[in-house]
Amino acid sequence: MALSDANSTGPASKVRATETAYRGLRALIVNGGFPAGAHLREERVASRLGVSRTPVREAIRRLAAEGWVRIVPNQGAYVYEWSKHDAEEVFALRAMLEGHAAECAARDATTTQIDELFHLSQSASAVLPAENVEDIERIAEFNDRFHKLILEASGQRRTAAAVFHLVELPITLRNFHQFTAAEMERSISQHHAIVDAIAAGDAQWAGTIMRAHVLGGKALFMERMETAPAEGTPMKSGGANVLNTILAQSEM
Amino acid sequence: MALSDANSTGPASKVRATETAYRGLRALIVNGGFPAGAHLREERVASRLGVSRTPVREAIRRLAAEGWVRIVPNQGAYVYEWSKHDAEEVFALRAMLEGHAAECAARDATTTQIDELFHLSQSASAVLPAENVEDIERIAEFNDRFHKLILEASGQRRTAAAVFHLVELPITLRNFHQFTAAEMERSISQHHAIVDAIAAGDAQWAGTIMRAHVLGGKALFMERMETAPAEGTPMKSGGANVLNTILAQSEM
DNA sequence: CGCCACTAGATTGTATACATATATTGATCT
DNA sequence: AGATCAATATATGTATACAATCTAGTGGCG
Repeated sequence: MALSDANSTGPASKVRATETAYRGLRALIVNGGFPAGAHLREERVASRLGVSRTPVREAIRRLAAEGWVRIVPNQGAYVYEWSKHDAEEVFALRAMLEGHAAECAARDATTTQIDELFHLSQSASAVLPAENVEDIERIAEFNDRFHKLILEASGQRRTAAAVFHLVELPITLRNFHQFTAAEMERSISQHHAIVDAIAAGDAQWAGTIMRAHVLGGKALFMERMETAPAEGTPMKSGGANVLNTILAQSEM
Repeated sequence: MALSDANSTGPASKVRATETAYRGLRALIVNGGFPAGAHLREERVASRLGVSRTPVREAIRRLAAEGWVRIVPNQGAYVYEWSKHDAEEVFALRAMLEGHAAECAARDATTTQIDELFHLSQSASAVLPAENVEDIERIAEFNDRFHKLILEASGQRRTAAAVFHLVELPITLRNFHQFTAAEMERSISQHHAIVDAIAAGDAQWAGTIMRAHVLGGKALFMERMETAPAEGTPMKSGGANVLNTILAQSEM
């Protein structure tokens, strides 16, 4: 339920303006259309996205709750400036929360869910070796569904919601694009182990390996971050926007 | 910063309608003015709180992000129905997140913050034995500030924000009102231990004792919940609203 | 008799107009 | 010249009007 609103891209008949505003504004922030620290003038954003101020306001509130922007009461919203410390916090939290979810999933997952987890990790393996961007895209998709499904199988609504709010996974998902073949293989092999642990009902094992999995991703991410070219908007406040610009390469 | 908006009750010159709507609606939900599962009609809520629909909409979105209501897209918002499972999830999360925060605080707290933590726990002790409601109220206040200060001292913005969103502490705070003298004393003595651990810079110790502290509160809470009289709105959907009604005794 | 289409009412979603608060600029005074 | 204060402009906060959508009730048709 909390899971559904994150990925419902598809069949909407008339596209809500609020959704347009939310996705559009987030894209603008991620891609650098609004640099870190920028003042988000509601009317400006509204006209740029072709909607009125009302849905823009809702989108801004939502993005604030998710940590993308910072609201100052009678003054407006500003694009949040990410730092290395932020990235570390996010990964630490994800390790905790997703580890916890994996433990719960090991206890409570249905056989149907376990089957699907198995299927997803197998499907990802089947794509290997990933030879082009499409392959990577497909693996990223499997990766996404895998992590979401575990959150769902945990039965922990709030834990799941918290993880989504925590930058809604794009960081690690897109991180995927920069994996080497060996790194990707290792990641998928860890997925297999996670499935085994959950299928075995071994909560401790599932939780531990999930934490290791996330922290492994963190290490790779931080490594990439160090060597990031800091393109986009380099002048603003001493290169605090590295994380945003890393994300810029791909969108939702 | 994420900490500030949760408790800014005071000096606001003209009270913003959004804040009125948010606090008022949450109070109505908590007190049973809108029973669990109730459909929150925007106009109805607006007139009841003396504001227009616009701030009510914002308040509803915010409460949805915090888990108090559930939004169905072209249909409206419904008061979320709490269950025992929800309560368990919330405490489990709090144990994890606040435990983590305590670890970070043990590493990163400033001497000023440590002093204040010490001061707060001492002040709480000074009130003992709590003999009337006012005493309990003051201890609850110290308890509140103690937990918030540790979250702040951890330097983990998102962790702190997540804990606030997680029902914004009222559950455990109000839980306090039903503590026996012995239970209260134990709780405060644990606070002292937490301060010692943080002052010693021992992250593992601080985290462990914080987790124990939270889980101890959970046990007492669940115990109270079992024996709750289920007053208020007993007919609606098989007594799922126990948690809300427990909260009803006191407000923010 | 049951099912489906259709209409009427109500409710959410969106746009716009108005009120209020903050930031800025320029003039005046010390 | 620098600082303070006032007036103005801009942006946010709030209310209201309008449009799109959903729910429910009714009547016709198979």
